[in-house]
Amino acid sequence: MSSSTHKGIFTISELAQELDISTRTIRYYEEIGLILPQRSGKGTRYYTRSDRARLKLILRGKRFGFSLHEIKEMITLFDEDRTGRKQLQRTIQYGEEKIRELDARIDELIRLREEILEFKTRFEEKMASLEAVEGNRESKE
Amino acid sequence: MSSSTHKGIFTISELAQELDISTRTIRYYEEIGLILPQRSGKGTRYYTRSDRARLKLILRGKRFGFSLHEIKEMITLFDEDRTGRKQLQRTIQYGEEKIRELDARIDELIRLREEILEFKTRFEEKMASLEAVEGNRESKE
DNA sequence: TCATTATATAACGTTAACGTCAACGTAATT
DNA sequence: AATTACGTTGACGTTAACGTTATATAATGA
Repeated sequence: MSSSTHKGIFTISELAQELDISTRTIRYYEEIGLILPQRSGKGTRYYTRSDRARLKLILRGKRFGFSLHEIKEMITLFDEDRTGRKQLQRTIQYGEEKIRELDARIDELIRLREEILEFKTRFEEKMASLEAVEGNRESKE
Repeated sequence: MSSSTHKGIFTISELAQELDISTRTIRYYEEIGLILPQRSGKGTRYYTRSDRARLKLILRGKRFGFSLHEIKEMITLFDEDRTGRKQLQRTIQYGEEKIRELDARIDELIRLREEILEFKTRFEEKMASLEAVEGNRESKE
């Protein structure tokens, strides 16, 4: 078993296992600047629970078809030290825009669900009619 | 302008424009068996509104991060002439499974929305506090 | 009918997002 | 000291999902 200094820091493989991704993936995310873990004296990466939360957010974004580039844009936006009110306001506007996009997506997803449900219903009807013709009895009620 | 025999059949470029994708993309979807448009005597593809609906469904799936392979599985499942009750039942079960998956996704999407909203809220607070000390930009945290 | 587009096939190119493998360092265990 | 287990950095390989020519043919307006 591996290191269990469970105080809120994780090794790369611990995170990989927990999040069900490869270590390569995690390193890749670092390559493209999505995460910046601390390093121990001689290079070993260590991740905080904050890093882990960030990774979860990334994976969540991916599950909805956002590219890593888009994801980066979104999260670094909230990261950076945005001094100046103009910048801050733009950031907030961007956030609002993203929320609106998400609302639209939720609606769309619900419609997709309904469509699939309809597909299924039609199919069930088809099967029912088949059953009627068949006159066969194989009840499973 | 192109052919406008608007009776419910479309050329490939008409569809491409309407759906905002390239003709290459449409042909590619045919390559991998996602659509099978009719052909005119010597090869030209023609698409019905049913084909168009199918394309829309594909694009919708993509927007949610499904791969074309997954999308194919889903829609061809409801396409094929599934004779035999066993097959039909499996199809319906698959449909139910997909619906459950979609429900989970909807939940997740809503959570994502909430997270972003929180980000934004925290930011707004930050800005408000900045505004309080207006002019001075020194205190961090 | 002719010129201009539009479409077809074929084949190679591209990019994102990793997988995989090599070569090495380090830390703990045997 | 050797083995085992994990970590590191390259660097090249792979796959999905198209983009981009090139060349040939078909459809359409003047």
